[in-house]
Amino acid sequence: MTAAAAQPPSLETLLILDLETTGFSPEKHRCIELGAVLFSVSLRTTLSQVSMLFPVDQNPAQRINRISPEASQRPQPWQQTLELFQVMAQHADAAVAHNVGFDRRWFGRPPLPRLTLPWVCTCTAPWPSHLGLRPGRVSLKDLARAHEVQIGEAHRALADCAALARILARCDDLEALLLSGLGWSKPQTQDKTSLASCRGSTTKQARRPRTRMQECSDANHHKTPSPTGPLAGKTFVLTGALSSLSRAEVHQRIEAAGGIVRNCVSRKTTHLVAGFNPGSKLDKARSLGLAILDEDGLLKCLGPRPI
DNA sequence: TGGACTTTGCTAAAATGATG
DNA sequence: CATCATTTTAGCAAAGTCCA
Repeated sequence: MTAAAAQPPSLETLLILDLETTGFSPEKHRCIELGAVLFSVSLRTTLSQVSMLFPVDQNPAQRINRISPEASQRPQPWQQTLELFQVMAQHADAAVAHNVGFDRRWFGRPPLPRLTLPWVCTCTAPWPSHLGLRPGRVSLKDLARAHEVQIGEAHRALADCAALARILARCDDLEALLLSGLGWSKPQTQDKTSLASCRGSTTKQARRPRTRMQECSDANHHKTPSPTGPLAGKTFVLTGALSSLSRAEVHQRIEAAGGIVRNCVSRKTTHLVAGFNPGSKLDKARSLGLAILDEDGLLKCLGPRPI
């Protein structure tokens, strides 16, 4: 896809989704509950919402979602509610879910209809650094806490959707976040792993993030850092998790600044970047007397984000 | 030149934490 | 519980260094 070549899509109305299932496998288990919120991006408000239980005979995940098979079998108009859900989907520009990789596999399998909307994943979206979220997959609980949003009844579909709606409502630059989640972010700031997993690539190869080995290979073989730049001649090793940047992004930005990224501390290393919960590399770096940077220190070295 | 030792970094496996 | 994504760590081989 060449994002720069075409106009980004309009994202005015979102269909925020959440599922509760009886297990992990769409082949072996069933969706027991669907919740959905139709959300206006420009108004930052909920337009309509639905929730329905689907009848199941057993629910091995009852300990998690507290939905008994008996409750799911009580007479209620789930077919009509599901039709309403499909009407809501027709009004939406994109589907938003927390962990798209999980939720989207259930659509197209009865009783859930096929969904043709583009997907945005909130657990891997590039949330602003000031929220202090840990990189990688962010939990809904952490996201809610960072936005001072309370989840009514966790692990119930509509409660999670409603919490997500309130989180999005509090997001200053929601439009940019959504576009980024659809692959329209500026290339330098885009977290490749998170976006690939959300965009619905059909092959496993395309969805799968780069492996550690691939990362090492990149770091040690074919990337030639710029000979100039504020970090020219510096060799960095990362340990622990950074809250505002993914590892891939840190690699990219250090190298863009002329630095080299290695995955092991040695005498050639000049700086160790220690994030949350650092590993033994920190001890080794200390023993070698290397410069140790925290996240703020690294960001100062890197300067402003490239546009 | 060659043996001994140190350093470097690649790789696989394990650990952790997220989802229901 | 199953699965996935991410990160750390240990082990190993290759490369580098030192010295007789």
